[in-house]
Amino acid sequence: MNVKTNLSGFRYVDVVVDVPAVGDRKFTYQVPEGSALPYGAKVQVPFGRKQTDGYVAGHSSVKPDFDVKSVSAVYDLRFLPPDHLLRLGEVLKEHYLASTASFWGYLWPPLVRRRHLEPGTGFDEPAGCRLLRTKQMPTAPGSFAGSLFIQGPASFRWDYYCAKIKEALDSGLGVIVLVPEIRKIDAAIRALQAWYNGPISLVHSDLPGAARREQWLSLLTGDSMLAVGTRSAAFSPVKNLGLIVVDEEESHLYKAGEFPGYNAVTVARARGNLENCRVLLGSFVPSVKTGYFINKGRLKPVKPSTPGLNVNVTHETISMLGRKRRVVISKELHLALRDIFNDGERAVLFLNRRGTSSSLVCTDCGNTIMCPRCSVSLAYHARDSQMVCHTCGYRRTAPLECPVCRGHTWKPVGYGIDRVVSEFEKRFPGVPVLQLDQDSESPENVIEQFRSSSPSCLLCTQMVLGFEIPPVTGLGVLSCDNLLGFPDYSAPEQVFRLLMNLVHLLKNSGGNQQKRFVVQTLNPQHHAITGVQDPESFYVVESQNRADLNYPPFGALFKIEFSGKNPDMVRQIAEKFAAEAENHSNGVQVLGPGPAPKPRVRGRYRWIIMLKSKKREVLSGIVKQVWPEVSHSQVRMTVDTEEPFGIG
DNA sequence: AGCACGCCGACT
DNA sequence: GTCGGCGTGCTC
Repeated sequence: MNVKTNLSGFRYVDVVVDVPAVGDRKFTYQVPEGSALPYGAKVQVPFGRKQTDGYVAGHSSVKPDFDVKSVSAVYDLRFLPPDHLLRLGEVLKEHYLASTASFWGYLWPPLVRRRHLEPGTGFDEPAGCRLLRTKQMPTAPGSFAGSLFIQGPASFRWDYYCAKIKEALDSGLGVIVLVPEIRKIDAAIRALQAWYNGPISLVHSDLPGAARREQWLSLLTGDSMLAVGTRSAAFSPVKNLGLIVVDEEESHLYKAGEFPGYNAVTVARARGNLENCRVLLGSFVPSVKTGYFINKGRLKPVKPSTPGLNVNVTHETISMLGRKRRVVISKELHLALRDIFNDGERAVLFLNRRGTSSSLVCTDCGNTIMCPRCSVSLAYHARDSQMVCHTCGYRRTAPLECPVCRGHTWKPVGYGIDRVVSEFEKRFPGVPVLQLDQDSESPENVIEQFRSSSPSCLLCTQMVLGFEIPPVTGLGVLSCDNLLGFPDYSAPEQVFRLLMNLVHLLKNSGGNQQKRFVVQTLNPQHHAITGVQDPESFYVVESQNRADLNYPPFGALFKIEFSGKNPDMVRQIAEKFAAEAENHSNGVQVLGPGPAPKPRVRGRYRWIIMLKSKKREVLSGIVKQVWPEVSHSQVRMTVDTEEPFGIG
């Protein structure tokens, strides 16, 4: 029996439709006589009043007992994902509690052409495309069996990656290389082209649709065996896949923000399992999770550690306890800066807060200017005399008069980077200060100006970590206590990583062999801060803390968010859900419900529940069972089944 | 998500 | 009497 006869026997297909509210239900459509649609085919179908995209997820030959509509169009079958990628989608949709359609959607590039199916007109499907799923495959993202980890600075990691990539390509295997952000692709391409002159396929969301489509096709056909890109490239249809490289595996950018928030590292792991390929992770400051996998022997570290730079950094932790809160630059830091500038050298000051002050408070009545749509105060930006919401972007001019009591004096509360500039200028007149943050118009320009003068000072946020900076002698962290105070179990890890990266930035900038790293903090004994001088100890303490409390990677953690326009309703449903989940108690811990860290965003009220258990299947089971019991049309629920959970 | 159906308040 | 509010439920 040939394929054609096989396909033509089925007049009906089950379609999973790409409509969020419909979940994973299948709908049956008719296929015109003489046409045939393989498993996984992307189709357009009439759904309700509109046309919607969907995917073929089953076949039958008997007419159902309701009126069936017909499939209206089929997308170019040259783009049909291979079996193992369809299976990948199924594994991941289960892992993330999402729909099949949402994950199969990642397997198609944009701008694929579709052709209409007219009744009675058949078409030729590509030879060899199969109708049904062929073989049984794993059901979970799986472990890191056979996977490797390399720790060290970028140049060191890339040397190793290239050796492994060459090995794979030389033996006819395909390779995917993932980097956390688009701007890092250039450097990756340069490293690869130094020794490889075959085709390299770029895969990232900034590429024009047609280009993405062509890259995708050349991977599908095997014309190109090497894909390089950001997180969406984890789905690229590389043939005969032998290796996936994930650089900076700890980056939060691998986790997609919008639902379903898949993590490209998990996707890589799942593919490693399904396609029996190697996964190679690399990092300068590995995540606690990766540390755990290495400890368990599930990830093999390939070389002990970094060849040290010949640079000596002294660490100074300045306790800000018991000092006036208005002190921005402590006496100790001031003296360190003075020495550096007197020697004609450069310094960097780091602060993780934009604007001039976190908020304005009326001195007469205590009123604070709040965002009209979010439950956060508006930050004051003196540069343009604007009040800005750092959550939703809302802007207004700063008020002259208090809307509550008509008072005219405002007190700034908390300091942001703009205020540090004026403080700095008072203390060090004559030393040029450059400012680098999200409000900077041309970051490259700022860095250039910083490079062109010495002494000088760069005042910056996290943004600095993406740049090459000129030689710097000292780096001062003005505060990181706000980060440490986030109600999130991973806050210590994030602060530790931030500080490690800042030390590395300082070390690596070149120049002076004797450098100073100064941290001002209200938590001088915290392991995230002391750990910077002894990284091993950080991993030990943090792992112990998480193990004690069953936090990932020692247990599963789901974040469930309820949102809606009616605050009482949202709260009620969240409470009902929590109570039901508690009832289940299969060794489940229910944390909450409580209002989200930002209880109102864009006019929607938000409540949160965290579910903790040793086994993630227990949590999946609860969500699947409880939500249908308590669901309400005015409340939306979204589940995030994998860390890192964003804050807010 | 859209979009209809359906059942109660104030209007030419 | 009807126009229209948005709560509820369906989409092959």
